[in-house]
Amino acid sequence: MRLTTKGRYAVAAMADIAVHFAGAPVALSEVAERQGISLAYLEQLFRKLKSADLVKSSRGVAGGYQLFSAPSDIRIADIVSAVDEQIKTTACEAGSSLGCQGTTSRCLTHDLWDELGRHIDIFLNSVNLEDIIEKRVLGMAAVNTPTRMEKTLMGAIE
Amino acid sequence: MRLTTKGRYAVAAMADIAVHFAGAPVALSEVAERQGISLAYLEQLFRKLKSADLVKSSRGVAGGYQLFSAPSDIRIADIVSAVDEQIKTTACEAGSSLGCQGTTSRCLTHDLWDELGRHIDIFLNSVNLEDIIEKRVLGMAAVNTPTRMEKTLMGAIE
DNA sequence: TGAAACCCTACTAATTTAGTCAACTATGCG
DNA sequence: CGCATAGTTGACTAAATTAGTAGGGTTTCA
Repeated sequence: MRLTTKGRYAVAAMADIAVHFAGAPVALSEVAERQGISLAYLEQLFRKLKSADLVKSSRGVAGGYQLFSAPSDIRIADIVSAVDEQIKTTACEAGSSLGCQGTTSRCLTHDLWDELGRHIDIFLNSVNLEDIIEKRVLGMAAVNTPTRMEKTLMGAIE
Repeated sequence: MRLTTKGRYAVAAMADIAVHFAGAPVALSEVAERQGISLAYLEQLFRKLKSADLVKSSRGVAGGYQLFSAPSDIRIADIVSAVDEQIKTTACEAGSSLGCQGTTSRCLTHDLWDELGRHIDIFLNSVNLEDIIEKRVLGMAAVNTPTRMEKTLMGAIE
């Protein structure tokens, strides 16, 4: 999961549409003005959002975009992964340990970044557009940090 | 907290030193070869790691670097923030809501990225170098995802 | 029929990252 | 001493990525 301003713009725009939807499609020009994002750039983003089935569009004079599903069914992870290209897996950072000798200290860090990635995924999958609109996001960082004993046990398993 | 290959290199190098330390300082040239990172680049990184008091150096023939503290006292977050410059806070992404009207939909997403950042911080602060060496990292992504009811309650508080 | 809106491709400007170069300083050994 | 080793430092550059523009379409509807 990659995190750039592109993803942030996309989430902001989606939230904007969710908030301002009132039966009729919301035009990108409105979103552009409200969110301070250039129209042309937004169009790029929404093309991707559309092919990911996160929004649907209507053309013509009174056209625009609307959410494809209910806000509670659109997870932030969906939005971010729709607009941000997948990060290219460098050397030994791939999901599986291909070409990565587990014994060298180089790959000791492999698990770490894997785990962090999983962490981020879990978070972004646990938040949906409705949470954002209703401001229910704060205080969700209740990570269950293992005790030293638990860490030791986990290490022992491997 | 920013996450680039720079930070990853730094963590890998620190782990390398932790593993290969045997009473005498470890020369960067060794680390460079083992980790496949150019010596000149490593020097850059270690300059920062040193000024953050994460390593200490000895010059001269048998010189090199060693950890400043015990591996269990060096958190990954310390390493990453030592080498990766702080991300410049764009528009309304700052820690506090300066210049950010809480009512516009633009800033609805503010909390989200704040919370994600906190999430990452918590994780990277909960892992230390010893965990990495002992391979105790996997399985730490035990995030406590709130129930819908809990989310609602949290929203209600604000 | 024309204005408003989406659709699409290509290009470019700006920024950031990763890495190099070259010179310098300190240390220890023969 | 003087030389090799190893850290110290600042300046510079090349590659990659991101963010954003330009400029055409095409569809729809009043």
